Amino acid sequence: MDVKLSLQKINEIPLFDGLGSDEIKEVLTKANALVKHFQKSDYIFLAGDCVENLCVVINGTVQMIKEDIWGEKSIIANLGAGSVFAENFLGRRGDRSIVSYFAASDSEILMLPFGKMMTGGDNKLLQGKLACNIVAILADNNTKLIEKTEILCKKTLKGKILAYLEQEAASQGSRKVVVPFNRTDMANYLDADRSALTRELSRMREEGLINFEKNVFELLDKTDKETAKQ
Amino acid sequence: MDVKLSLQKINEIPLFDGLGSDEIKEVLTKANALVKHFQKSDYIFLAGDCVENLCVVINGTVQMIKEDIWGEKSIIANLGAGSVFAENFLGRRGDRSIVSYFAASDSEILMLPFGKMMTGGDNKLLQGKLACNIVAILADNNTKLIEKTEILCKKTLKGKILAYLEQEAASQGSRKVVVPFNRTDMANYLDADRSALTRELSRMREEGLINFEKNVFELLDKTDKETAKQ
DNA sequence: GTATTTTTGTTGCTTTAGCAACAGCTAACT
DNA sequence: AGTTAGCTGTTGCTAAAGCAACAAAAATAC
Repeated sequence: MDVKLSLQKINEIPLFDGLGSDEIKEVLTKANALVKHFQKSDYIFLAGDCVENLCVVINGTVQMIKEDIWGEKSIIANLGAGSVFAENFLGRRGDRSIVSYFAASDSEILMLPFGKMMTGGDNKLLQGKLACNIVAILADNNTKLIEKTEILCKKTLKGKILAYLEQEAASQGSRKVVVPFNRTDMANYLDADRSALTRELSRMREEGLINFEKNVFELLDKTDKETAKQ
Repeated sequence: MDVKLSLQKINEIPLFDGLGSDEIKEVLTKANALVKHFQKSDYIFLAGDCVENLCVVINGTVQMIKEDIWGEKSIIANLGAGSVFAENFLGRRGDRSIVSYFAASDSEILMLPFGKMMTGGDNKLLQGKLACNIVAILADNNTKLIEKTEILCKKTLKGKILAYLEQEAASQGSRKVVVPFNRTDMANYLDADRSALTRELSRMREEGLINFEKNVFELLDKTDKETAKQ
């Protein structure tokens, strides 16, 4: 992946929406931005790390994860190209990340060391279109987290699965959904046991609720009166 | 609650941190801000409503909730004085709220109709200290939602309870925690069955993990070797 | 092409926790 | 004071789902 292609992609990320190439270059320079490469299964940040970089996925997939002391892994969010992450240091809670960020595939990450830059006197970066974009992106990240809680709040695994597939169907604009996880990770995303997930998926297929092959799922809209409680 | 006291409180909210009284007045005027009163159990917004107001809790307590078609209620977040909510319209996902906001007690809410104001040409509000505050608050709301998912991702009710109490202990700075919920709402916050919660709490008291009386909980740090899996 | 690792499905067992129903207690309203 | 409504704890029953272990299949490495 050469630098030119990266620059091309950097011009297209939502964070720089509406900014000209010159303005983007100015921001990248002022902020001392750099692109880092991570290999599949690398940790980008570990929970507890000091983070002062606004990060953008240029290429690849990053998972926001939390692992507990027993090794139980929870995937909180799955971040594709264009996603902004690790923004929490912009708040007033200090700069220690409470979650880890993990390269689910080989990834290029744009790192913007905005640590003090947001407040820093003369060359203040937080203004104009960029400020708007940052606010919009933070608001959207917020919405995504609320959506995630709407999956996890379901009391049954079946309810979680359906909530998740419905969300994906809505965002992918199709009742046929490509899930960006293998079974193990899908279970970790839904915070369920993998074997229980497989079992429940088969059951739901038997019920005629869904169909699936590997990681492609189809929601079969049962007009059936007996749409049982999820 | 007279207007003067409200103005006093408005000067102290984190959103206006670092702004002078004059600047605050200017923002309130430019944005056509107003304070609305809600009675206990009023809905401030319903899921699906069009929302174009940045809202701040001046007085009282607001719950971010999601109710499904079977009346199952989930409390996503509990918002006290100073909290900013309903900010999701600032993103690019449209202005329909996916959650409801509910007055858990009589409340005064500052409404800032920032709908178009953030982008609006001449009298742009998103700049300077206010912009920084908004970014910081959104980042913190984000952190709070991540913390919430760290409760919900636990596979057992005991794990959820402990994760919740630990979080509250950390934020309240004491192993003695005042929970801002009655049992029913605590169950809805943890997305568990109320009777199961009561049962598990008693069990945990028997185990010597916690102590509690009504909504005051104490975390008893068992140095015990057999700190069982949560 | 073979070997090794990872992923997936399956199943038995056991624990967990949801649900429903009820009774006692508290708080609020008149 | 008396009535009503809401909150809390309790318990039996049952369904859900976690866990462990294994084998087949797929992917990766050598």
